Amino acid sequence: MVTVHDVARAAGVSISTVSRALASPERVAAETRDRVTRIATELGYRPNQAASGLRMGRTHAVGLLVPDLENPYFATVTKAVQARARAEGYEVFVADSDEDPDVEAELIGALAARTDGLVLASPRSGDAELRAALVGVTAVLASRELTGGSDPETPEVPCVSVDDADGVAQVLGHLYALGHRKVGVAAGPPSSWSGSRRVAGLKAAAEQRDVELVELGTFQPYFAGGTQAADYALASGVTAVVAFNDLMALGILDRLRHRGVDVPGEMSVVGFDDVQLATLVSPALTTVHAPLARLGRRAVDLLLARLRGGTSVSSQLPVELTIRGSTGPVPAGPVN
Amino acid sequence: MVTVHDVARAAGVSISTVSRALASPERVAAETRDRVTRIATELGYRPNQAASGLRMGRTHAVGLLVPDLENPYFATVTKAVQARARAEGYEVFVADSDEDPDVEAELIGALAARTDGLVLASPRSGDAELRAALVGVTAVLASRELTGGSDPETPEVPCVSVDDADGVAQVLGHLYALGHRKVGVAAGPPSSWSGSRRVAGLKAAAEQRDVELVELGTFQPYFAGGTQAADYALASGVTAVVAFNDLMALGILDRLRHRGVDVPGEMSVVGFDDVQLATLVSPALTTVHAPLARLGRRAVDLLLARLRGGTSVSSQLPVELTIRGSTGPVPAGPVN
DNA sequence: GGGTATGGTGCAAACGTTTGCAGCGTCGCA
DNA sequence: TGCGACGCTGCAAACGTTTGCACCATACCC
Repeated sequence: MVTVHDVARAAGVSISTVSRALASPERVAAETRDRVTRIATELGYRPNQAASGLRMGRTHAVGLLVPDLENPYFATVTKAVQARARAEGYEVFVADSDEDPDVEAELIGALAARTDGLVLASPRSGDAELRAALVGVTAVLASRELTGGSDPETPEVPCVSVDDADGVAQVLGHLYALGHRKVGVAAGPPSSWSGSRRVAGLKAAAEQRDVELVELGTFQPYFAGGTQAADYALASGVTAVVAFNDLMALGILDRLRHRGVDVPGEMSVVGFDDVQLATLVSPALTTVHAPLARLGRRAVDLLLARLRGGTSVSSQLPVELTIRGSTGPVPAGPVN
Repeated sequence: MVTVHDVARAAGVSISTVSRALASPERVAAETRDRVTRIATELGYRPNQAASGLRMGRTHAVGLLVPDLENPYFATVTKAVQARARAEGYEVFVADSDEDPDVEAELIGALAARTDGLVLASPRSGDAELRAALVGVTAVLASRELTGGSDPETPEVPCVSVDDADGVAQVLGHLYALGHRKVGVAAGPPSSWSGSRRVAGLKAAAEQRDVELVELGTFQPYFAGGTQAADYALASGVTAVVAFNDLMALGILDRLRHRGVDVPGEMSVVGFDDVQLATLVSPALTTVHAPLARLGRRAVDLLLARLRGGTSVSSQLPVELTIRGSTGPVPAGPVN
């Protein structure tokens, strides 16, 4: 462990000079500064930041918590968060909760101790647990809302999300226009806030259009979850299936192909998010395009505004249905 | 900023008791401990760890540095690293360098200050820069070697990699058996250590088999890089092309499809890594299966062994060519 | 040459935390 | 009832770092 004392001794100056040479270089003579910084790097000195009691917004790092880094949705959001944060002079440290609420709470604490603020992408914890974990933490939420609790000390947490209700309404309208009257929905984990929103939005839209909505069940938000959901869809007699996200939709497509079901001839499939992968499979996936990069950037902007003492207001981003090859007219024959 | 003093005051005990109640619970009375921990969580207290000078291996966190989180290769490695580390009681914090050596050096410093040790996956920095950035840092390398520098104080960095040479040798043997005699190679970024190894291995294998190897150039290790490489491959008159990694190979496949080139009828394509995505496209990608999960686990094991004061030896993992639909016999007609 | 401003540096206090040491009270045993 | 042991707690020192304050030397102005 190399300390300021070691560097000071090697450079022949006091520890104050070392500290200043590294923290506020303009307050120290150029020659001294160069010598100190050179020796510091040679010795591999790393300031033990947080050692001082102040530590106010000076780590210049933010944390990002996601449920699953292997999901391209979060990978894209991560990239956007990082790009924006980096441009503003902040490093980003990412933690992956493996979709586990308990791990999530732990990671919030561990990240908060090492950074100035947190972006929580689609946290899976319940409202109460999340509120408890966020006491004393500067954070913003992405794809999740958290209304202020009863405790007046609990801070309101700003959030940025996409317009899930509008997205699924567009999906249902599209399917209706194609003639589909019996539509399946493969829901994601019950802990997903946007998942619940999407199912609720679908129900409302289906009722309005007089479309029968079949809830196929809740599945893991992965490719494998879609594989599982596909068989439920076939058994239920629906002519179209809406998946919680693109990954599940791709799993459904894959399973249908293996079972010899033509898409979109016999079954239409719709996803949500529009990850890049959705364009690479064939048929390409019809899906709701969510502006993931904007989402990540906006989350960072909200967080930095809070860190700088400003106020930040929650916002909701618009989405747009992107029609590709996986949806088509309802099969001509009688619905089996 | 809630401190031990606040908690102590609220709990009616001394700061020592608070510290002990949280750090070594067995040394404090059960009733006191419960009261302290309850008040601490209520107040949202986070220990300012690193404030004490000791800080020896007690953060129980490791850092993981990757060039690109959006690359499924690194996503998979990340998951494996995390699973193993979590099982051993360590949290993992991930940083993404965006393939930029300068950012890499910065992140190494920032991560090292917050964790007990680092796993560096495929670092892009040059040997000298990497060595400089690692002074005083406990780290292990994945898919990269770094031999001890001249400076005796510089630590040897243990590393775990896959057998690139054997992998590409298997690839070339496979293509040779299919009749290919003019094979293109789409190399990755020059800064990639394993990339250089793979190209070198291909050259050696091609020379041995009397196969003409055409270097198409170096490309970004992304999907887009492959898109670009595909046109070079078509222009060069090769009958098969070996990509630096699966992502590039998928880009090649996509571009060839758009240009109406049949795979594998007119052109064979081979990748490297065997990411999950390789099985989802059609034709499915022939690729070298690298044991990514083992790689991640092994890296963590090496790191933890070092952290616990043991010694750890570098190792190399075996690979296996996985033949799928993207390779086939050389076209019957004369090579154009 | 005297006086003053200025810029560079060191001293020492303070931060939040951990930990060795000692004091205190209680309990068990004879 | 007396004595020893032990569990629990507080005091205070120490960690590495930052920062207010003061000192000193040099440069500049008249």
